Amino acid sequence: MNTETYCIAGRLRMLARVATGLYNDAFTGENVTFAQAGLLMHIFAQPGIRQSALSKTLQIEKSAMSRDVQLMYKNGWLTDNRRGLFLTEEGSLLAKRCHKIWKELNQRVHAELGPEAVNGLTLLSESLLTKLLS
Amino acid sequence: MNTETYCIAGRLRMLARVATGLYNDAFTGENVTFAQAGLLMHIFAQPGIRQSALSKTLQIEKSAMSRDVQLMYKNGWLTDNRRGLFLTEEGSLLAKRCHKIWKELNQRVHAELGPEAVNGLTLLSESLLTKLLS
DNA sequence: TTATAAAAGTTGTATATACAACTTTTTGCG
DNA sequence: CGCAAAAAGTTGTATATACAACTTTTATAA
Repeated sequence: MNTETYCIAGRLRMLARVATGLYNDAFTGENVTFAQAGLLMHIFAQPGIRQSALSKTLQIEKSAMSRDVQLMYKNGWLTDNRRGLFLTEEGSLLAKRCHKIWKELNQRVHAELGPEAVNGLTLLSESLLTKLLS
Repeated sequence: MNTETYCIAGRLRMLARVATGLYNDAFTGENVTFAQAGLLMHIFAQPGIRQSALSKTLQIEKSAMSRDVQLMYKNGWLTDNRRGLFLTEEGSLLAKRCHKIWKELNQRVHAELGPEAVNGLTLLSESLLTKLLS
């Protein structure tokens, strides 16, 4: 691969599509997408976290986050009328089940990719986030 | 980062969002998204390519590709009534301008990330595509 | 304490994406 | 050739995402 043909953004987008498909498959039994499962797990780990904080951490635009959260609320996973995000009992139980699924899958993926590839992602990640993040 | 907190798919999705934003910015002057610019450049490089081929190469689902192509057609960038995808004159000129923008940006990004990070992406990419692509 | 600036969140609009189900086109074979 | 199977492409429906403009909430300074 040379500079001419190797597009950083294009490659990252493709890998994200592939990984998303793989992780989505793991959650079909729970009827959640990986994106939703991820948010559930974040809120489970940090109850009361604000949309703005998740937005910054995950680099998701605030309006996109707003809609993700609205959907989770509609699904009965979030409580109402509170400053910050809190899971309902149902949301909490689902988050725990998702975490179990995620942990097993993610460990398997780490193992299959191998330490070099995983380390490659770490290197890229650090470089990209420190140097290119406005 | 340890296995517990380091989600491969989550990280890839975040990096893809960041990179997409960066590349999108470069194309606002041409009023195209990076995704559209990428397709334009692929079709410019391979006139007559089929949706199915792009779909496989880029790992984009065929229905998503169908809609991307419809949009490009509506924008006047694709000819009609032909087997395979062909750019109109307008599409072709736009593709050339996009390629110039892309080349400069992508070189700058390669330089800013540094060879280690770029190589990290290559390693990850090869591992992920060979081992996890169904 | 209150006016206002800043931050957070929402809504309108549009693209990007996927899955399932369906239609159309292509291809192989008898 | 002409049919049947496979491949390609489309459409319905839903989520994920972004930008711009707007509203609401929060924080700060006089």
